[in-house]
Amino acid sequence: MTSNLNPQVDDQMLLISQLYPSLYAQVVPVVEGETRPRRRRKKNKGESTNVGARKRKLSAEQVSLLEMNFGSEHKLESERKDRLASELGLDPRQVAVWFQNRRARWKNKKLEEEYSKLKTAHESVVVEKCRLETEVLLFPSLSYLLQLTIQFVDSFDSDLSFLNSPH
Amino acid sequence: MTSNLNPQVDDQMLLISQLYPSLYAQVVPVVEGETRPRRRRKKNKGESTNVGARKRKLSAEQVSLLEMNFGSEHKLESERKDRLASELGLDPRQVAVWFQNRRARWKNKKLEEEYSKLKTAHESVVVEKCRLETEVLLFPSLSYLLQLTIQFVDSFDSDLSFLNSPH
DNA sequence: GCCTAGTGCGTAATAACGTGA
DNA sequence: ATCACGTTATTACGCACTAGG
Repeated sequence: MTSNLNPQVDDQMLLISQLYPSLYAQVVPVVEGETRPRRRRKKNKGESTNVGARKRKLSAEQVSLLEMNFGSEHKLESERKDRLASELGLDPRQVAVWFQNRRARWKNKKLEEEYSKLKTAHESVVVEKCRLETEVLLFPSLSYLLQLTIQFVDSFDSDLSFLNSPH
Repeated sequence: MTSNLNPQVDDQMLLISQLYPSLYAQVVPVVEGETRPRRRRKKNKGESTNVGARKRKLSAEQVSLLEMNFGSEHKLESERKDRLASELGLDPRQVAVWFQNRRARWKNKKLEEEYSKLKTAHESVVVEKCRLETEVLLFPSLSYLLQLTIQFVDSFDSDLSFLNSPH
């Protein structure tokens, strides 16, 4: 059932290592068994974490500028991307990725708020509908009351018929 | 030999270009700076992005087994995690991460379904409400008719008041 | 003109990481 | 430690445009 050890790495790295063995060797020197290097174990509070590489996490400054740009326009033309990248000291690629991810986030957020908006709208409409239903329930009785009244008028009219008759 | 017909080569080059942009960048010099109404052009595989090279893609087999396990239970006890990890040839950490991400995905998917369900429900209720509203529109005229009738009866009654008065 | 390979950018999915409870 | 949640990065498509037959 097993026997496939990390094919996701093996396949790609195999090809690469065949084409560029030297590069492969210098970039991925250690595979150590069947697990890839995973530095990280303890809670390094406020630490740059990770000795190897990985400088994740953009600074608050960078993020705020990105957010401002995102706010004015969700799409990103090459020109703006490059400008932002140089302003932020980031790879244009990173800027593009940030925007892509930001759009995805925005979409999810949008969906969530659309959901709650729709939910409240739905609930109020349901209440309205119930009100109307009870109102409509009164319709037949009102109709019946009208009928009774008309009958009453008719009977009254016939009772007074003597007024006109030469009795 | 397009990227569609031979994705391996394409993907491989993509990966290589991302891992070793320097290798890739020389091929295409950046040409001319000028703004055309259309944005299209620009050849430059940027620098850096050296961080975060190791990546993945689990095999279909691994994913299907993970999915089966997720289907039976969204939570993952240590025991099951370790068993799965050894069956799949993965780091237990990877299995844990996979489950965490899977739960997040599931949540989003759930939200989406709930949204569309709510949406159809909402629409049908709106239709119902409109139907009731037009129905209720008849209510005031009926009510008015009743009122008129009652007034008529009253006036008729007062006209006949002499019958009872000791006039 | 009409392919066809190459390239840039977009989206969707997803892996892995970081933080805080 | 695990989990939820947010974030960064990558994989793998798809589409539009372009240059060279």
